[in-house]
Amino acid sequence: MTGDPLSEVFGALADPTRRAILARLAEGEATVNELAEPFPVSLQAISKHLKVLERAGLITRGRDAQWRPCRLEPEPLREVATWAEQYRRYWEGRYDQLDEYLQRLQKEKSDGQQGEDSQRP
Amino acid sequence: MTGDPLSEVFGALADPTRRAILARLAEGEATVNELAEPFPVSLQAISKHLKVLERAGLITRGRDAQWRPCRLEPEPLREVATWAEQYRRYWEGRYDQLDEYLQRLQKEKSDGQQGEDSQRP
DNA sequence: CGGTTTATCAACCGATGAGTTAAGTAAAGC
DNA sequence: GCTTTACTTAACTCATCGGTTGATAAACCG
Repeated sequence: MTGDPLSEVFGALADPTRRAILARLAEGEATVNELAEPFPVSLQAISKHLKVLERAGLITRGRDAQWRPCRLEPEPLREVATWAEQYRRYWEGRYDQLDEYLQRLQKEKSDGQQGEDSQRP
Repeated sequence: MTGDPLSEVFGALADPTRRAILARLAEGEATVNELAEPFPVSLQAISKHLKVLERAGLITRGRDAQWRPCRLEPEPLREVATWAEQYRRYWEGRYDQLDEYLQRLQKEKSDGQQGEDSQRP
C-alpha cells in the first residue's frame, strides 16, 4: 500500500482469502499447506498472501524442519479496532460537546463564509 | 476490491488520504473543495477518492445547489470494529475454553496426523 | 446573456495486485 | 546420494489503482 503501517494492515485485510487465513489461524498455528487447503488457488498464491500478512505484521512465521508454521499476530488487529472505535460515537448517534461545537462551527462557516485563509486565487 | 462489502470497506480504508477525509468528515459535513483543500493532489483525484468511499458506504453525498456536501456514514466503521473485536481475546492473551480446545485439537492433528480427508493424491 | 464556481467524466499513464506456471531451495527419508 | 515433501522465488499476464490533464455539466452571479 502507501507505506504507512495502518494502510498496510487495511490493505492486507481487504481480501477475503487473507481474512479467511486469519480466521483459520485464530484456531491455532498452521503450515502453509494446511492454510492453502481450503482455497481453490495455487500454493504459490497463498505464499504471496502470507507474505502480505507478514509485512502487515498480522502473522509471524517460524521454522519446524521443512515446515513453516504460521501464527496469528493480533496487535495490528487491536490497532484496527482502536482506530475504528474513534468513530463509535457516530454510529451510536451520540455526540459529545466538542463534536457539537465543531459541527456548529462547521455550519457557521458554510453560512457566514469568510475568514479562514482558503484557496481563493 | 473483490466485491464483498467488507473487502470494499477495508480497501477504501487502505489509503491515508481517504482516512484523512473520513477524519475531516467526523467534524461535520463538507464540500468536495473543502475536503480537497489540505491535500497536494488535484480535485479530480479527491473526487475519485470520494467515489471509492461512497461505494464502500462510508459516506453519502447530498445536493445543495452546485455543492455536493459529503457526510460520514459510520455503519461500515461499526462493522470493521465488530470484525476486529472478534480477535480481542487474542490481543488480550486470553483464550476461552473453545479456543483452548481448538488449539489442542490443532496440536494433536500436527502430531498424530491421520484421519481428516486431506488432499493426499 | 456570458462568465464563474463547483464538481464530475473521459482518456490516458505508470505502478501495484492477484493470479498463473516453472524453476529453485531446503530439510527428511529411504 | 537421490527422491520426496514443503515452501519460495522468478517471470509473466491482466486488471485495478492513484494520479494526471482536458473537456463537460450544472447552478449561481452580475
